[in-house]
Amino acid sequence: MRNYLQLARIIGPMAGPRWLNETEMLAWRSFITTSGDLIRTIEKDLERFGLDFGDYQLLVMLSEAPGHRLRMCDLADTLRLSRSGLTRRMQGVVKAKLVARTQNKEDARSANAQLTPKGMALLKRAAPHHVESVRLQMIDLLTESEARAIGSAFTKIAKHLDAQDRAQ
Amino acid sequence: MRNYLQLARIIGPMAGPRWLNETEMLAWRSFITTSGDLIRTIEKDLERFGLDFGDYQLLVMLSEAPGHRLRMCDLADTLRLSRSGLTRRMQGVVKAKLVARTQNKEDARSANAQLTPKGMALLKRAAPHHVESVRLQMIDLLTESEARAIGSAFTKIAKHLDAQDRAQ
DNA sequence: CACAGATTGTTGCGTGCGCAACTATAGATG
DNA sequence: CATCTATAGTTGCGCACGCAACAATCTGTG
Repeated sequence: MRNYLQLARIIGPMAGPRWLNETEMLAWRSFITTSGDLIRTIEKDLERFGLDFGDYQLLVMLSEAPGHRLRMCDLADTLRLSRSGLTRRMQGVVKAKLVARTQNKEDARSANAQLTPKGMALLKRAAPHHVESVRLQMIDLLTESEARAIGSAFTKIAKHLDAQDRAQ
Repeated sequence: MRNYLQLARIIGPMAGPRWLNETEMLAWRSFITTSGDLIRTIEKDLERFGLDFGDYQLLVMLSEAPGHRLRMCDLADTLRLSRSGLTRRMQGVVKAKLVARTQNKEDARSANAQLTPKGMALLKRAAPHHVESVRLQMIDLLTESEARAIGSAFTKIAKHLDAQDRAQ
Protein backbone atom coordinates (compact mmCIF):
# COMPACT_ATOMS: atom_id res chain seq x y z
CA MET A 1 0.00 0.00 0.00
CA ARG A 2 2.84 2.33 0.74
CA ASN A 3 4.18 1.56 -2.72
CA TYR A 4 0.94 2.66 -4.24
CA LEU A 5 0.96 5.95 -2.38
CA GLN A 6 4.51 6.66 -3.43
CA LEU A 7 3.63 5.92 -7.01
CA ALA A 8 0.64 8.21 -6.79
CA ARG A 9 2.83 10.99 -5.49
CA ILE A 10 5.14 10.53 -8.42
CA ILE A 11 2.65 10.29 -11.24
CA GLY A 12 0.28 12.83 -9.71
CA PRO A 13 -3.07 12.65 -7.94
CA MET A 14 -4.37 9.35 -9.37
CA ALA A 15 -3.30 10.70 -12.76
CA GLY A 16 -6.95 11.68 -13.11
CA PRO A 17 -8.28 12.52 -16.54
CA ARG A 18 -6.81 15.72 -17.89
CA TRP A 19 -10.11 17.12 -19.19
CA LEU A 20 -10.04 19.77 -21.87
CA ASN A 21 -10.36 23.39 -20.87
CA GLU A 22 -12.72 25.70 -22.71
CA THR A 23 -10.31 26.70 -25.45
CA GLU A 24 -9.20 23.13 -26.03
CA MET A 25 -12.76 21.84 -26.04
CA LEU A 26 -13.83 24.43 -28.59
CA ALA A 27 -10.86 23.58 -30.80
CA TRP A 28 -11.64 19.88 -30.72
CA ARG A 29 -15.41 20.05 -31.02
CA SER A 30 -15.57 22.72 -33.69
CA PHE A 31 -13.01 20.81 -35.69
CA ILE A 32 -14.88 17.52 -35.37
CA THR A 33 -18.34 18.80 -36.11
CA THR A 34 -17.36 21.19 -38.87
CA SER A 35 -14.75 19.38 -40.91
CA GLY A 36 -17.22 16.87 -42.30
CA ASP A 37 -19.76 19.53 -43.18
CA LEU A 38 -17.06 21.59 -44.87
CA ILE A 39 -15.78 18.75 -47.00
CA ARG A 40 -19.30 17.70 -48.00
CA THR A 41 -20.08 21.25 -49.12
CA ILE A 42 -16.91 21.53 -51.14
CA GLU A 43 -17.61 18.13 -52.65
CA LYS A 44 -21.02 19.33 -53.81
CA ASP A 45 -19.34 22.10 -55.76
CA LEU A 46 -17.41 19.46 -57.69
CA GLU A 47 -20.52 17.57 -58.77
CA ARG A 48 -21.04 19.58 -61.92
CA PHE A 49 -17.74 18.25 -63.23
CA GLY A 50 -18.82 14.70 -62.58
CA LEU A 51 -16.20 14.32 -59.87
CA ASP A 52 -16.39 13.55 -56.20
CA PHE A 53 -13.77 14.64 -53.72
CA GLY A 54 -11.87 11.36 -53.98
CA ASP A 55 -11.68 11.56 -57.78
CA TYR A 56 -10.50 15.14 -57.61
CA GLN A 57 -7.73 14.35 -55.17
CA LEU A 58 -6.68 11.42 -57.32
CA LEU A 59 -6.38 13.67 -60.38
CA VAL A 60 -4.45 16.27 -58.40
CA MET A 61 -1.95 13.74 -57.09
CA LEU A 62 -1.32 12.41 -60.59
CA SER A 63 -1.02 15.92 -62.04
CA GLU A 64 1.72 16.69 -59.53
CA ALA A 65 3.67 13.48 -60.11
CA PRO A 66 6.55 13.26 -62.59
CA GLY A 67 5.14 12.19 -65.95
CA HIS A 68 1.62 12.53 -64.53
CA ARG A 69 2.01 8.96 -63.43
CA LEU A 70 2.22 7.00 -60.16
CA ARG A 71 2.43 3.38 -59.14
CA MET A 72 -0.88 2.18 -57.76
CA CYS A 73 0.45 1.52 -54.29
CA ASP A 74 2.14 4.91 -54.03
CA LEU A 75 -1.05 6.58 -55.19
CA ALA A 76 -3.00 4.61 -52.59
CA ASP A 77 -0.64 5.87 -49.90
CA THR A 78 -0.96 9.52 -50.85
CA LEU A 79 -4.75 9.20 -51.04
CA ARG A 80 -5.00 7.38 -47.71
CA LEU A 81 -6.72 4.50 -49.42
CA SER A 82 -6.22 0.79 -49.01
CA ARG A 83 -4.97 -0.98 -52.13
CA SER A 84 -8.40 -2.47 -52.71
CA GLY A 85 -10.03 0.92 -52.20
CA LEU A 86 -7.86 2.39 -54.93
CA THR A 87 -8.59 -0.53 -57.27
CA ARG A 88 -12.29 0.32 -57.05
CA ARG A 89 -11.85 4.08 -57.30
CA MET A 90 -9.70 3.63 -60.38
CA GLN A 91 -12.55 1.82 -62.11
CA GLY A 92 -14.55 5.04 -62.18
CA VAL A 93 -11.87 7.39 -63.49
CA VAL A 94 -10.57 4.82 -65.98
CA LYS A 95 -14.06 4.28 -67.38
CA ALA A 96 -14.36 8.06 -67.71
CA LYS A 97 -11.01 8.04 -69.59
CA LEU A 98 -9.53 10.52 -67.14
CA VAL A 99 -6.83 8.06 -66.10
CA ALA A 100 -5.28 5.13 -67.93
CA ARG A 101 -3.74 2.00 -66.48
CA THR A 102 -0.27 1.42 -67.88
CA GLN A 103 2.24 -1.23 -66.99
CA ASN A 104 5.44 -0.67 -65.12
CA LYS A 105 8.45 -1.83 -67.12
CA GLU A 106 10.65 -2.29 -64.07
CA ASP A 107 8.23 -4.29 -61.95
CA ALA A 108 5.67 -6.61 -63.47
CA ARG A 109 3.69 -6.82 -60.23
CA SER A 110 3.00 -3.15 -60.32
CA ALA A 111 0.67 -1.03 -62.46
CA ASN A 112 0.77 2.69 -63.10
CA ALA A 113 -2.04 5.18 -63.03
CA GLN A 114 -1.45 7.64 -65.85
CA LEU A 115 -3.35 10.91 -66.10
CA THR A 116 -4.75 11.25 -69.63
CA PRO A 117 -4.92 14.54 -71.57
CA LYS A 118 -8.67 14.41 -71.04
CA GLY A 119 -8.13 14.04 -67.29
CA MET A 120 -5.66 16.91 -67.26
CA ALA A 121 -8.08 19.06 -69.24
CA LEU A 122 -10.92 18.33 -66.84
CA LEU A 123 -8.69 19.09 -63.88
CA LYS A 124 -7.72 22.41 -65.43
CA ARG A 125 -11.37 23.29 -65.92
CA ALA A 126 -12.41 22.18 -62.44
CA ALA A 127 -9.52 23.55 -60.42
CA PRO A 128 -10.43 27.26 -60.55
CA HIS A 129 -13.97 26.50 -59.38
CA HIS A 130 -12.73 24.18 -56.70
CA VAL A 131 -10.25 26.73 -55.38
CA GLU A 132 -12.94 29.38 -55.39
CA SER A 133 -15.13 27.01 -53.42
CA VAL A 134 -12.37 26.33 -50.89
CA ARG A 135 -11.88 30.07 -50.53
CA LEU A 136 -15.55 30.81 -50.09
CA GLN A 137 -16.22 28.07 -47.56
CA MET A 138 -12.97 28.27 -45.62
CA ILE A 139 -9.90 30.26 -46.55
CA ASP A 140 -11.47 33.68 -47.07
CA LEU A 141 -13.11 33.40 -43.65
CA LEU A 142 -9.76 33.13 -41.89
CA THR A 143 -7.38 35.80 -40.74
CA GLU A 144 -3.79 35.48 -41.83
CA SER A 145 -2.80 34.25 -38.39
CA GLU A 146 -5.60 31.69 -38.25
CA ALA A 147 -4.49 30.29 -41.60
CA ARG A 148 -0.92 30.13 -40.36
CA ALA A 149 -2.00 28.46 -37.12
CA ILE A 150 -4.02 25.81 -38.93
CA GLY A 151 -1.11 25.08 -41.23
CA SER A 152 1.38 24.71 -38.43
CA ALA A 153 -1.03 22.81 -36.18
CA PHE A 154 -1.99 20.15 -38.70
CA THR A 155 1.58 19.86 -39.91
CA LYS A 156 2.67 19.05 -36.36
CA ILE A 157 -0.19 16.60 -35.93
CA ALA A 158 0.72 14.89 -39.19
CA LYS A 159 4.37 14.60 -38.17
CA HIS A 160 3.35 13.11 -34.86
CA LEU A 161 1.00 10.57 -36.44
CA ASP A 162 3.74 9.67 -38.88
CA ALA A 163 6.37 9.19 -36.21
CA GLN A 164 3.96 7.03 -34.23
CA ASP A 165 3.20 4.99 -37.32
CA ARG A 166 6.85 4.45 -38.10
CA ALA A 167 7.37 3.16 -34.54
CA GLN A 168 4.45 0.72 -35.21
CA MET B 1 -13.98 43.88 -78.32
CA ARG B 2 -13.92 47.22 -76.65
CA ASN B 3 -16.78 46.00 -74.46
CA TYR B 4 -14.77 43.04 -73.34
CA LEU B 5 -11.81 45.20 -72.41
CA GLN B 6 -14.01 47.54 -70.39
CA LEU B 7 -15.59 44.62 -68.60
CA ALA B 8 -12.20 43.21 -67.87
CA ARG B 9 -11.12 46.51 -66.35
CA ILE B 10 -14.17 46.47 -64.11
CA ILE B 11 -14.15 42.91 -62.83
CA GLY B 12 -10.38 42.64 -62.80
CA PRO B 13 -7.92 40.85 -65.03
CA MET B 14 -10.22 38.14 -66.41
CA ALA B 15 -11.32 37.55 -62.82
CA GLY B 16 -8.72 34.82 -63.05
CA PRO B 17 -8.65 32.13 -60.42
CA ARG B 18 -7.57 33.45 -57.06
CA TRP B 19 -5.08 30.68 -56.37
CA LEU B 20 -4.02 30.00 -52.81
CA ASN B 21 -0.79 31.51 -51.55
CA GLU B 22 1.68 29.41 -49.62
CA THR B 23 0.13 29.94 -46.20
CA GLU B 24 -3.38 29.28 -47.48
CA MET B 25 -2.30 26.21 -49.40
CA LEU B 26 -0.58 24.75 -46.34
CA ALA B 27 -3.67 25.41 -44.21
CA TRP B 28 -5.96 23.69 -46.70
CA ARG B 29 -3.75 20.76 -47.61
CA SER B 30 -2.56 19.95 -44.12
CA PHE B 31 -6.13 20.07 -42.91
CA ILE B 32 -7.41 17.82 -45.69
CA THR B 33 -4.68 15.21 -45.53
CA THR B 34 -4.37 15.09 -41.76
CA SER B 35 -7.91 15.28 -40.44
CA GLY B 36 -8.83 11.82 -41.69
CA ASP B 37 -5.66 10.26 -40.31
CA LEU B 38 -6.23 11.96 -36.98
CA ILE B 39 -9.80 10.77 -36.62
CA ARG B 40 -8.89 7.21 -37.66
CA THR B 41 -6.17 7.10 -35.02
CA ILE B 42 -8.44 8.39 -32.29
CA GLU B 43 -11.09 5.92 -33.39
CA LYS B 44 -8.61 3.07 -32.95
CA ASP B 45 -8.15 4.09 -29.33
CA LEU B 46 -11.88 3.57 -28.80
CA GLU B 47 -11.88 0.01 -30.12
CA ARG B 48 -11.10 -1.58 -26.78
CA PHE B 49 -14.43 -0.28 -25.50
CA GLY B 50 -16.26 -1.84 -28.43
CA LEU B 51 -17.14 1.59 -29.77
CA ASP B 52 -16.40 3.33 -33.01
CA PHE B 53 -16.27 7.08 -33.36
CA GLY B 54 -19.91 7.32 -34.42
CA ASP B 55 -21.11 5.30 -31.43
CA TYR B 56 -19.06 7.42 -29.08
CA GLN B 57 -20.44 10.66 -30.46
CA LEU B 58 -23.95 9.27 -30.20
CA LEU B 59 -23.45 8.43 -26.52
CA VAL B 60 -21.95 11.85 -25.83
CA MET B 61 -24.85 13.67 -27.45
CA LEU B 62 -27.36 11.70 -25.42
CA SER B 63 -25.39 12.19 -22.22
CA GLU B 64 -25.56 15.94 -22.72
CA ALA B 65 -29.27 16.06 -23.53
CA PRO B 66 -31.92 16.70 -20.86
CA GLY B 67 -33.02 13.35 -19.45
CA HIS B 68 -30.27 11.65 -21.44
CA ARG B 69 -32.82 11.43 -24.23
CA LEU B 70 -33.30 12.86 -27.72
CA ARG B 71 -35.81 12.46 -30.52
CA MET B 72 -34.34 10.40 -33.34
CA CYS B 73 -34.44 13.21 -35.85
CA ASP B 74 -32.79 15.71 -33.51
CA LEU B 75 -30.10 13.18 -32.74
CA ALA B 76 -29.59 12.59 -36.47
CA ASP B 77 -29.10 16.33 -36.96
CA THR B 78 -26.50 16.70 -34.23
CA LEU B 79 -24.63 13.64 -35.51
CA ARG B 80 -24.75 14.81 -39.13
CA LEU B 81 -26.45 11.60 -40.11
CA SER B 82 -29.40 11.02 -42.40
CA ARG B 83 -32.46 9.57 -40.71
CA SER B 84 -31.79 6.20 -42.27
CA GLY B 85 -28.16 6.37 -41.22
CA LEU B 86 -29.22 6.89 -37.63
CA THR B 87 -31.75 4.04 -37.82
CA ARG B 88 -28.91 1.69 -38.69
CA ARG B 89 -26.45 3.08 -36.18
CA MET B 90 -29.05 2.74 -33.44
CA GLN B 91 -29.34 -0.98 -34.16
CA GLY B 92 -25.81 -1.45 -32.90
CA VAL B 93 -26.02 0.51 -29.68
CA VAL B 94 -29.52 -0.79 -28.88
CA LYS B 95 -28.37 -4.38 -29.32
CA ALA B 96 -25.48 -3.60 -26.96
CA LYS B 97 -28.05 -2.20 -24.48
CA LEU B 98 -26.22 1.13 -24.37
CA VAL B 99 -29.26 2.97 -25.68
CA ALA B 100 -32.96 2.14 -25.51
CA ARG B 101 -35.72 3.13 -27.89
CA THR B 102 -38.63 4.72 -26.04
CA GLN B 103 -41.76 6.28 -27.42
CA ASN B 104 -42.56 9.94 -27.43
CA LYS B 105 -45.84 10.67 -25.62
CA GLU B 106 -46.42 13.96 -27.44
CA ASP B 107 -45.85 12.71 -30.96
CA ALA B 108 -46.62 9.17 -31.99
CA ARG B 109 -44.57 9.49 -35.18
CA SER B 110 -41.46 10.08 -33.23
CA ALA B 111 -39.19 7.81 -31.20
CA ASN B 112 -36.68 8.69 -28.53
CA ALA B 113 -33.18 7.43 -28.06
CA GLN B 114 -32.60 7.02 -24.34
CA LEU B 115 -29.15 6.49 -22.88
CA THR B 116 -29.25 3.50 -20.51
CA PRO B 117 -27.34 3.30 -17.22
CA LYS B 118 -25.12 0.76 -18.93
CA GLY B 119 -24.46 3.23 -21.75
CA MET B 120 -23.70 5.99 -19.29
CA ALA B 121 -21.37 3.72 -17.37
CA LEU B 122 -19.49 2.76 -20.51
CA LEU B 123 -19.21 6.39 -21.54
CA LYS B 124 -17.78 7.26 -18.13
CA ARG B 125 -15.22 4.52 -18.48
CA ALA B 126 -14.30 5.41 -22.04
CA ALA B 127 -14.25 9.20 -21.79
CA PRO B 128 -10.98 9.61 -19.85
CA HIS B 129 -9.15 7.40 -22.32
CA HIS B 130 -10.71 9.15 -25.26
CA VAL B 131 -9.78 12.59 -23.92
CA GLU B 132 -6.26 11.40 -23.28
CA SER B 133 -6.13 10.16 -26.85
CA VAL B 134 -7.39 13.49 -28.20
CA ARG B 135 -4.73 15.24 -26.14
CA LEU B 136 -1.93 12.97 -27.23
CA GLN B 137 -2.76 13.07 -30.93
CA MET B 138 -3.83 16.69 -31.18
CA ILE B 139 -4.42 19.10 -28.32
CA ASP B 140 -1.14 18.69 -26.46
CA LEU B 141 0.74 19.36 -29.70
CA LEU B 142 -0.80 22.81 -30.06
CA THR B 143 0.21 26.11 -28.58
CA GLU B 144 -2.44 28.06 -26.75
CA SER B 145 -2.79 30.41 -29.70
CA GLU B 146 -3.07 27.59 -32.22
CA ALA B 147 -5.86 26.03 -30.18
CA ARG B 148 -7.61 29.37 -30.01
CA ALA B 149 -7.18 29.92 -33.75
CA ILE B 150 -8.60 26.51 -34.62
CA GLY B 151 -11.59 27.13 -32.38
CA SER B 152 -12.37 30.51 -33.86
CA ALA B 153 -11.66 29.40 -37.43
CA PHE B 154 -13.94 26.37 -37.41
CA THR B 155 -16.61 28.25 -35.51
CA LYS B 156 -16.66 30.87 -38.25
CA ILE B 157 -16.71 28.21 -40.94
CA ALA B 158 -19.61 26.45 -39.21
CA LYS B 159 -21.58 29.68 -38.92
CA HIS B 160 -21.00 30.37 -42.59
CA LEU B 161 -22.09 26.90 -43.68
CA ASP B 162 -25.15 27.23 -41.48
CA ALA B 163 -26.13 30.61 -42.88
CA GLN B 164 -25.70 29.28 -46.40
CA ASP B 165 -27.80 26.26 -45.54
CA ARG B 166 -30.59 28.36 -44.08
CA ALA B 167 -30.68 30.41 -47.29
CA GLN B 168 -31.03 27.08 -49.19
C1' DC C 1 20.26 -21.58 -58.95
C1' DA C 2 16.40 -22.73 -55.66
C1' DC C 3 13.27 -21.41 -52.60
C1' DA C 4 11.29 -18.67 -48.50
C1' DG C 5 9.42 -14.38 -47.53
C1' DA C 6 7.98 -9.75 -48.92
C1' DT C 7 5.38 -6.76 -52.09
C1' DT C 8 1.65 -5.51 -55.55
C1' DG C 9 -2.85 -5.63 -57.19
C1' DT C 10 -7.56 -7.97 -57.38
C1' DT C 11 -11.62 -10.24 -55.56
C1' DG C 12 -15.24 -11.71 -52.08
C1' DC C 13 -17.38 -10.24 -48.20
C1' DG C 14 -19.11 -7.31 -44.56
C1' DT C 15 -20.17 -2.52 -43.00
C1' DG C 16 -21.79 2.21 -42.87
C1' DC C 17 -23.96 5.57 -45.28
C1' DG C 18 -27.31 8.49 -48.42
C1' DC C 19 -31.26 8.61 -51.47
C1' DA C 20 -35.83 7.50 -52.78
C1' DA C 21 -40.00 5.27 -51.75
C1' DC C 22 -43.15 3.97 -48.29
C1' DT C 23 -46.12 4.09 -43.91
C1' DA C 24 -47.88 6.44 -40.05
C1' DT C 25 -48.96 10.47 -37.75
C1' DA C 26 -49.45 15.58 -37.07
C1' DG C 27 -50.87 20.03 -38.44
C1' DA C 28 -53.13 23.28 -41.66
C1' DT C 29 -56.82 24.68 -44.80
C1' DG C 30 -61.09 24.52 -47.08
C1' DC D 1 -64.95 17.38 -40.65
C1' DA D 2 -62.37 16.06 -44.91
C1' DT D 3 -58.40 16.46 -47.08
C1' DC D 4 -53.84 18.03 -48.21
C1' DT D 5 -49.24 18.76 -46.94
C1' DA D 6 -45.35 18.27 -43.82
C1' DT D 7 -42.72 15.47 -40.69
C1' DA D 8 -40.70 10.99 -38.42
C1' DG D 9 -38.92 6.75 -39.00
C1' DT D 10 -37.93 2.35 -41.74
C1' DT D 11 -36.65 -0.32 -45.73
C1' DG D 12 -34.53 -1.47 -50.33
C1' DC D 13 -30.91 -0.36 -53.07
C1' DG D 14 -26.50 1.21 -54.55
C1' DC D 15 -21.84 2.87 -53.47
C1' DA D 16 -17.29 3.41 -51.27
C1' DC D 17 -14.36 1.43 -48.28
C1' DG D 18 -11.32 -1.95 -45.33
C1' DC D 19 -9.92 -6.66 -44.34
C1' DA D 20 -8.54 -11.20 -45.49
C1' DA D 21 -7.35 -14.38 -48.93
C1' DC D 22 -5.28 -15.08 -53.20
C1' DA D 23 -2.14 -14.95 -57.48
C1' DA D 24 1.75 -13.00 -59.56
C1' DT D 25 6.16 -11.28 -59.09
C1' DC D 26 10.32 -9.61 -56.85
C1' DT D 27 14.22 -10.08 -53.45
C1' DG D 28 17.47 -12.07 -50.53
C1' DT D 29 19.88 -16.02 -48.64
C1' DG D 30 21.68 -20.59 -48.72
